Amino acid sequence: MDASTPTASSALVDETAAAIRARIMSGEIPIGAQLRQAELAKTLGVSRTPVREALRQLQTGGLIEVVPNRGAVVRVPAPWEVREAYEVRAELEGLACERAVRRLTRDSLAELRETNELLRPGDAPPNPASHAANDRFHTLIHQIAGNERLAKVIKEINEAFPRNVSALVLQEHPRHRDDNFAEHERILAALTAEDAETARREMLTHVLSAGEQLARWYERRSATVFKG
Amino acid sequence: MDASTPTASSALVDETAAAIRARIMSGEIPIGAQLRQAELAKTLGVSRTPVREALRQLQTGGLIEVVPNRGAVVRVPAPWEVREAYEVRAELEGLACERAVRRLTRDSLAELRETNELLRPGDAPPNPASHAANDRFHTLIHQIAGNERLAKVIKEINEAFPRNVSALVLQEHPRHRDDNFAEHERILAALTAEDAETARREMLTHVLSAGEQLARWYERRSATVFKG
DNA sequence: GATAGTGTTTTTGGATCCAAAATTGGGCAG
DNA sequence: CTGCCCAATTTTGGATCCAAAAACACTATC
Repeated sequence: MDASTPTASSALVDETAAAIRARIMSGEIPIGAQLRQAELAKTLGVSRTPVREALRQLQTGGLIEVVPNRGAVVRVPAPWEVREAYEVRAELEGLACERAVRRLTRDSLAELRETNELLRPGDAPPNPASHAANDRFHTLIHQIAGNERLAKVIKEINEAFPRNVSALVLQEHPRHRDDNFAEHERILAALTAEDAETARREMLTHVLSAGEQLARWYERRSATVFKG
Repeated sequence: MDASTPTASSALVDETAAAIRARIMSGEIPIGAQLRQAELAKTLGVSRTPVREALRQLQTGGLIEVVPNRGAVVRVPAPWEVREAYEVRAELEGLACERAVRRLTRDSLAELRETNELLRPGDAPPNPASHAANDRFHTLIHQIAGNERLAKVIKEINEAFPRNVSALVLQEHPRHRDDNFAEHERILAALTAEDAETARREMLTHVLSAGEQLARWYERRSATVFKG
């Protein structure tokens, strides 16, 4: 599914890492949870060895935190960390737009439009599929931009914060959906007009506001946790 | 030495990873070399287990490549990969400058000036110490910028390419040294004037030209390897 | 002489073992 | 009843073991 995988690596370890990552990203393993090696090993049907190596990979990605003799926990991102990360991401996605303008084809532009149509407000209530379409919109632009390192870095930032899709969808305001769609449309318009500077600026503000939403979600979440 | 270390982690593994990384970055372990686990374990005085986990970390960082049942090799970066990475890095260092302008203090500006004085042409021939000063100039700006994620991403890109300092120093043209110093001076001037836009632009072109140098080094290197 | 096939050796990868550190639970004292 | 300390249990981390895969070398055959 992912053509940008740089190295095939040792099957089991990467599968294990991917499986654990998926569980964390989806919220199945909640933020702050302890990751016991024996338990993971049993669940995934492997021995502790690949689990340990997988945890090491996830640690490097910043998704989990490993403390010396205490094991691994899913990192609890502070809102300011989200804002920092999204400021960086915004810059990079802006660069992607700028590059994309110079490499656009009619087909890729059409694909972008199709993808964004899936996000038009009113078609359906927010759901995991629309989240996927949202991701796809951005990923397409990265592909068009044609800089693998750029795509990789953005992906890495993206995967540093578990987003618990179902919970995010529930708290989503219609207002945010409308804004999101409108922002995408503005980006599309700028790309169509081959106006690199505008495309960059629109993408920058778009990503920053998306980051602000995510940061707020984390703020609300931590408030909720204390109250029960 | 590095206050931004997010997790202390399990001592041995991280020490092992750091040791291997250092050997690769310095050129002691050359580009393209095979990394045999048993050999590394013996050299570093540990068992194979921490070595394996360390290799996994380095793999995630992109410094080495691990193929399924064939082991690990130091990645051989193609020049186009260096150019891609440095285009991203340039953008990020530009952002760092922009942010730095709004957070500068007299002390930090003075420290930047001192550091750059060590790079003034004519003082001494290029050497590892001047390379360190060069790194420091950039790191200081990242610190002033005050965005940990930004610093982390730049560091990560930087550590993806072994630079073999001694070899780089030898091939360095005086011309490059002069340019490098002059570019730093222009950045300093823009920072002093609190001109964010200029600082960003100067840093962008500076990093791009540094990347071009590195890419050319890799080009020359691969040409050399074939001839013997 | 070159090439294909086979047996040996080396090396990786997964599983298991053992010791050390941390958490937990219970008991004892204040 | 509360707090502290010590023992038992759990869990991590490093080392070792074993099987499978790959590299290598040798031989036999065309």
